[in-house]
Amino acid sequence: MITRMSRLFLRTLREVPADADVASHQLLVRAGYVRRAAPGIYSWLPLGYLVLRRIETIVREEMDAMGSQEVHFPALLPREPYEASGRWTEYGENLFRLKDRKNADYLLGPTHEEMFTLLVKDVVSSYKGLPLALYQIQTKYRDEARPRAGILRGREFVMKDSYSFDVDDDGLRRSYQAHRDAYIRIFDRLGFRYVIVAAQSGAMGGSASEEFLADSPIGEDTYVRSPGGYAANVEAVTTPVPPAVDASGTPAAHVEDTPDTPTIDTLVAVANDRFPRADRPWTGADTLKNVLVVLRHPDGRREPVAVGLPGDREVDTKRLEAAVSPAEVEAFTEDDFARNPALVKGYIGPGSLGLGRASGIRYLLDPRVVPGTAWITGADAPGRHVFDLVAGRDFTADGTVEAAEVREGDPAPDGSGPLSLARGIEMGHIFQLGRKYAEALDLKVLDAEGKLVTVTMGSYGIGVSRAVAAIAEYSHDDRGLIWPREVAPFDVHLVVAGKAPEIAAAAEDLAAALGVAGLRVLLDDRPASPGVKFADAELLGMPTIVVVGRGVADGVVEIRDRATGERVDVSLAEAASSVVAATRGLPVPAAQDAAEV
RNA sequence: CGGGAUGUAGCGCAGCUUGGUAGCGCGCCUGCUUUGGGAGCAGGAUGUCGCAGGUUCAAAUCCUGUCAUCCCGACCA
Repeated sequence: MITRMSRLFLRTLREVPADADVASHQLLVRAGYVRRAAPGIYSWLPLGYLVLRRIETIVREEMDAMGSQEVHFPALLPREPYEASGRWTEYGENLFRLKDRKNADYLLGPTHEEMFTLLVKDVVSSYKGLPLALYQIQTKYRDEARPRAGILRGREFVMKDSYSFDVDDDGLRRSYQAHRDAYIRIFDRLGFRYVIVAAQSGAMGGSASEEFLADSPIGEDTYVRSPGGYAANVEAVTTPVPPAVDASGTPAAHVEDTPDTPTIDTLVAVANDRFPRADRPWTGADTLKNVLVVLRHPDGRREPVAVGLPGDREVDTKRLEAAVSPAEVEAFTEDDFARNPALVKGYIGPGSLGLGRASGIRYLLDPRVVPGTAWITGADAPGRHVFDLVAGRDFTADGTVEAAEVREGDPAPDGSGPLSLARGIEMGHIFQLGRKYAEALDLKVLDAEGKLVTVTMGSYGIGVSRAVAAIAEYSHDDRGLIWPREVAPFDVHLVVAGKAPEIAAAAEDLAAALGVAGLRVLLDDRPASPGVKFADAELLGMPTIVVVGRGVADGVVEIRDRATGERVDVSLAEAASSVVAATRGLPVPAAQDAAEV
């Protein structure tokens, strides 16, 4: 197939669009792959749509190969199924809602668990119909509070979502593993540098869950890795619990005056000034900070909760929210303080916290606060703190919670050493949903004994349109895009450099031969100057660039590798086979008499 | 929703402080020249200056309001 640039619907931009600040966004717009239509909503132009479809093809091939079957649901959905699952309200502001002329509620699907579940309920009534895996590639809608980075995080996006249906947990584990294997093949083919990390299942509900993160500093997800191979999203990191400490040598707790110390910094300063310790100075890590938040439960109930953690750490709201899901975390307001006189702002301590104590507020501790550890913490009186307050001996809590921030160098849960932090773009997410949706929507089948059993489900997503941006993000240079061969819109970008008739003729002949050989050829037959064409070729990013120009006089054409920058002159007579070899990544011998470039 | 910034030609920007009826670069159109790294010369087209109101003889410019967009934080493929 040959596409002529003189006819291609394309305009490249020399300057960087003002609204784009990540490389993939800038390049995809400059190279004419996509255009912004509205915030977080993009139109796909011919080149961009080719890339999108090639990625879809890879996803389809691997999903089909693992035995999943493709279906296609509407994007415009009725309210009822989402009402039944509770997500009409749970999904909150991110749901695009609309009404029809009869004033009935509709939504633009953010994800399709309900529809798949109901479809299977309609069709399958026996265990003999299971296991089953279905998928779709569908446009999804989420009214993101803040779309960003162009196509990477839009309000409309293309996602492959699939779902598995099994009668029992073993079946679910097998389905999960099969999807995991398929995902590995897909991301390998897409050429991603990625890592599979343990994840929280988040708003979807469910248990076991892993994310496929493309390694990228602009990624929105932070994950950790250990020397021993443990990898997890920070939200899912579990803190290794240190052994209990022998506190027999710790003096009894004593309350001290610490005026004007409402913050950890001021407290540490005063402690070192007025109550210096012999061996080493006090630090934030010696203090126990008690942070108040409010949990908003799905039923609308507001529950105040206190989190106790070492004073040198902040609460990571994402981690806390993951830990208390499906509840959401809200700020503890002045009104909340006013309603609970037992709380002395700035000097809150374990003495008042806990279900059985003055405040009646549930008190959860960081896992590091093990029995025997001694702390400086609030004495529940203005300007006063208690020293040598020992966990287990002097106070207890209602449980533990993973809410503290994870830091570079923290000990890994697998005991293999310090954790390192990195950022990634979430490209895929697989998880074992379990029976949440099957129960909500009453998806049951008869088992071999003739008993009704609730089906257990898995849910598996890939961000297809996001993949276009993610690939662009890690595969480009300062001149433009560099597409991996598996997803490039064309195999070869053939530049006609020169106006001589024999050059044009040689280029046409070569393009025709490459087309016959089955390559997708982008032929730059525009009357522009060579400089313009070279710059565009590099911006557009086809993996192989062929230059037919002044070399024709010597019987050679030039083949360039976009990724490596390597250039080799090959003889015109063998140009077609040489280019075919180059597009397959094979070595291309230079023409014997080719002049050095 | 909190914080910051910006709205002027298809794109990128200047002009605003000190009001006088809009300009530069790229792109686009015509002609000639040019053709291996974003060409040259000549000519040309393109704007309700985000919107609404106000001040003024006069507003892109000053005032008020409003809308939108982008960036940083709380959410997610």
